[in-house]
Amino acid sequence: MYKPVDPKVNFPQQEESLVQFWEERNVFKKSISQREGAPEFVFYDGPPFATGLPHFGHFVPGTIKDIVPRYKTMRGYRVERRFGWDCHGLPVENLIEKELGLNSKTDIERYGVAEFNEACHSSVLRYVKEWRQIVTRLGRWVDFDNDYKTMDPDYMESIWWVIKSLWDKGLIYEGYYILPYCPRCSTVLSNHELSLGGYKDVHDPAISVRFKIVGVPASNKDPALADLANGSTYFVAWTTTPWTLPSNLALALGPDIDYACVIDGKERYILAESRLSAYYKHPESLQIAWKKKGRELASIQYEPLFPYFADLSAKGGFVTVLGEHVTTEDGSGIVHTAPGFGEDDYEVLKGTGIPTVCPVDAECKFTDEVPDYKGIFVKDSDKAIMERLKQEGKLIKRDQILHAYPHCWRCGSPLIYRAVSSWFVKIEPIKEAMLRANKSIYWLPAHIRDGRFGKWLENARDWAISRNRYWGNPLPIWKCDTCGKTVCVGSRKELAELGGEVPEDLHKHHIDKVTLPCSCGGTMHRIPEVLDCWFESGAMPYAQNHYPFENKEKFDEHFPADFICEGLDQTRGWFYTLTILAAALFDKPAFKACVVNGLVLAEDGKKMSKSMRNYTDPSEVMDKFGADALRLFLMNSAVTKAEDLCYSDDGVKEVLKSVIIPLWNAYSFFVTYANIDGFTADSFDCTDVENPLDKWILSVCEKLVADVTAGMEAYDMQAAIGPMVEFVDSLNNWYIRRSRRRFWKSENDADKKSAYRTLYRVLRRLTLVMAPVIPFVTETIYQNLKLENEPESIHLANWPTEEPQYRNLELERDMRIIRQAVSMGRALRVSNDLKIRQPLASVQLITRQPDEQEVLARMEDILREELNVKSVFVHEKEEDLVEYHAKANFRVLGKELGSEMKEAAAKIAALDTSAIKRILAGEQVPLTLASGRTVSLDASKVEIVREEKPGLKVLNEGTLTVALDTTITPELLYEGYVRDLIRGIQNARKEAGLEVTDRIKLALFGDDELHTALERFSQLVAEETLAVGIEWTKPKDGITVEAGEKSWTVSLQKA
RNA sequence: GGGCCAGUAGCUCAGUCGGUUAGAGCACUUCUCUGAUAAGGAAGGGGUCAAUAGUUCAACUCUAUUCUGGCCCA
Repeated sequence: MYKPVDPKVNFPQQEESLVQFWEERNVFKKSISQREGAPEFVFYDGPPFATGLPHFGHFVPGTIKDIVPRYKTMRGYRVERRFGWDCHGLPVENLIEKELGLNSKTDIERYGVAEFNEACHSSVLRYVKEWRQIVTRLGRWVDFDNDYKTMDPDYMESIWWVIKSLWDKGLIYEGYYILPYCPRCSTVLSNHELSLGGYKDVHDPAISVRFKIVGVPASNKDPALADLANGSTYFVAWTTTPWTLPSNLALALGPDIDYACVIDGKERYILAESRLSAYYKHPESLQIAWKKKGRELASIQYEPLFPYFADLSAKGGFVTVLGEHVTTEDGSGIVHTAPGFGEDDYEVLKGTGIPTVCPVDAECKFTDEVPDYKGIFVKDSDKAIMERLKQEGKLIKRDQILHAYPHCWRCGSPLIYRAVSSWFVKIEPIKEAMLRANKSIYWLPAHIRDGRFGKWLENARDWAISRNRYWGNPLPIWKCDTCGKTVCVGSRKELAELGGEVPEDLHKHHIDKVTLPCSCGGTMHRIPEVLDCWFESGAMPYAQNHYPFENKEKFDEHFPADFICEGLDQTRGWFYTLTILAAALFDKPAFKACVVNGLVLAEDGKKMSKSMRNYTDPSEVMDKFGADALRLFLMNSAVTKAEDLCYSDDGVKEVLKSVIIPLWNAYSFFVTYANIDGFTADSFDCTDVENPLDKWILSVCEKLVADVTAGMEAYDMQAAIGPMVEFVDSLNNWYIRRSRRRFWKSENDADKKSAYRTLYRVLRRLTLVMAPVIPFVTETIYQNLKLENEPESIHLANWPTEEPQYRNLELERDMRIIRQAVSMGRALRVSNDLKIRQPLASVQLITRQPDEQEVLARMEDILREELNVKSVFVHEKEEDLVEYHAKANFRVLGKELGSEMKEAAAKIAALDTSAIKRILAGEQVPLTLASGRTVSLDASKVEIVREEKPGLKVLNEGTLTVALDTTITPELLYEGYVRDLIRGIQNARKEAGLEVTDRIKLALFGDDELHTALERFSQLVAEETLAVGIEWTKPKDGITVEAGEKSWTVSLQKA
């Protein structure tokens, strides 16, 4: 006896109690411990911030990260799943700043770094409880107890090891980053902050300055350039920031830009040919000494404008360089280059040996390096500098420009782009390893590999890993105040060995107190920067296990990951940082397979936004429809393959209605009738069943198992779920509907038992393959249906493998034919206005295909019942019923005929019936084209299309034609009346709330014809309605049942 | 500004190697069926396949350009 099933189940409630059930029985832990010693399936979880609540964006990867490990567990792997928390970084700092009312780095320092960091520390895990609750409610099994946190000292120490390893490989260097900087707030602004403040149109000076040429490289043998250093030849360069001119170290030319040397009185000026008109009124009448491409003018030395850095010419400064960023839209086509104040400037000089100078202080006032302007705010020095250049005869043009310039979002000051000291990881030496690693990764969708991710890798630039912030893992690099020597520390032990006292907490406010003695006798202080938090998540494979200080073997077994899954936004985030570090440290990928999911948008196609309230809170969705429904909805969409998904409640309702409820109904049907009949399953074996319907669903069920397995193996949720949806439909709307009578009133006990055993097996296998996707409802079903010796949870069970002995491909195809014939028969009935309840004498099924004929004949009883006809005739005489038309098979003939295709198609369409019949009979029919070419047509080159002859009550589709005998004899008419009556009685039974097994007594009345009908078919009425007595009297309180034009009066009572 | 993805019915999406009436589900209309079902069945309406140009005998499909949306980067 199975536990009775409530067909009106409350799924969300049921799910809540299952969460508890799993908790109480430790099922999750058992699912791992029972695989002790089994092969590992390695999964890495990308750490989120716990500073906000989980939202739909977390649900999609979260669900995939649950499904795949559940599946792999069922397949026999041991799958550890540790949750991780991202604890450091700007998101946290920003939040705390807001809460403490701090507005800038100056504010934080005034408030106290120690206090600030402690505030971050205490609130970074604020929503951990809520996360755990919501993730668990979603049905995701993940270990929150044994989680990792990027701020744990052990985690932080592993990061030190990673940095030290990169350091030892020579991959870490100190350089500069040119960043927008607010002189008033004395702070760097992030990209995000840049967009907050917005650009304002402002007027700035735009000046052109001449630079005297003093030398041509010896390697340049161009005779035209021989006299360039004659003291009267100049480059003309352009800038909108005169204050950067004292820091000028180079001039950039575009390699493919044409430059002209203009003879202007005693002097000669070099500038872009296309810019001449900006400098001369009549460029056409100019005297041009020569024209050269930029690339021919590289490495030419010029005289520094100012004396401040003149000695840097020894280091290669004050020369022309080539840069792709140079354009001829503005200015002279030659760009003044000050690497300390422009990103392009910096990039173009990188690696040339020319140093970066940035002679300004925290408030962007000139330092003593520029004594003439010392203490003056850079922008305020523009006028004085221009005046001086003018007096020295170096300023040749002075304009104003109106352009969009960024401003600080806090104070509105115009921002200064300036060099900020920064630490980098070199990418070039490891790029090959990264590309190689990427090639071996299985991406879903596949285009990510060579598309978004691959392209990003190819164009990767050095990774800036330091941040001038506070709440992060401090870079373990110490620098000597005296000699400038640096040392990178790879562990706590190493720090102690170097003479430092190791604090318990490794955060900035503690570790910065640690100083080390330098070999020069000086003192080493830690550099002030903390790490980019992306570095920490990218180092998670090592740091989560405190590698290499502990768990060495464990790490070897758990690297790289077999599988990870995150959103599309992580291509430049986690996927990237994982890949860099794994390639640099081990020359391996960090993960073998990566499922990339898309973004969940609101129903209106916009971003989900709390302030706009354009979406339903996920917890509410689970309370209303259940986690299974939400999971299935999300997983059965392309959001699992990096495409966007518009979330809608209706979509969730839809999967509930089309999949979960039908599944539940199939289960409830089984339990209801099994209990009535006292059936209890004791095995899954159905090899001996004979009923074709049973054999069919058993076969389709194995196909389901095979298809879902293939989908799961490819990590393709949609591919795995599609077959489930289809199977649930076939099970309900064909197998169970067709078998209903076998369950509830079969005289043949063996057949009935076969139906029960079949349905049992199929339900069990279906729920097994659905268990990873919808873990709740499948568990409920399992709990009721499981055999005695089976595990206590479906999630501890093994994954089914396809059992080929049940597959029967012919039968699967046959059933398709039958279903098509039924569908056509029903359409015919409707078009002839013959209700399905009216029995008809016969249906004719006409096809020339021998296999179709055989199938239709063999399954004739299905057709008889479905179409409510007395007999079924199958034959092949279709000429009387259909007309033949011929259509060219374009795919086949097109390849053969090419441009003659059109003509052939027309001629084929015009073929007469006799020719078509010859093709049907298997003959070759020649067709001659205008070119004289002849093709011989056969069934492969021509498609024969059948069409019903007009006026006949037949229907054709493909090779099958169906005709109904529409004559209704009195006998059939009577039976029709009775069928109407039976339906009326059944409805009445239902309305009276009778159990399906209750017996009834009937009182019936109607006209004489109905009386006759009843007399003929009273047996049928009694059987169908479980009536133990039928009386022909006019009942007092009877209901009326329509039967065509007539009506029955019916009254029933429980016997 | 650059890279990637997407644009097909009112909505959500399929559409194979380019091959001739462009499909499914939901929704809608009409009819029907029903003692497991919140269902099932039949018919119907609904399309400039984002746009333009090109390649081809043939383009939703391939190429180029443009437009729109999204993500990331600058």
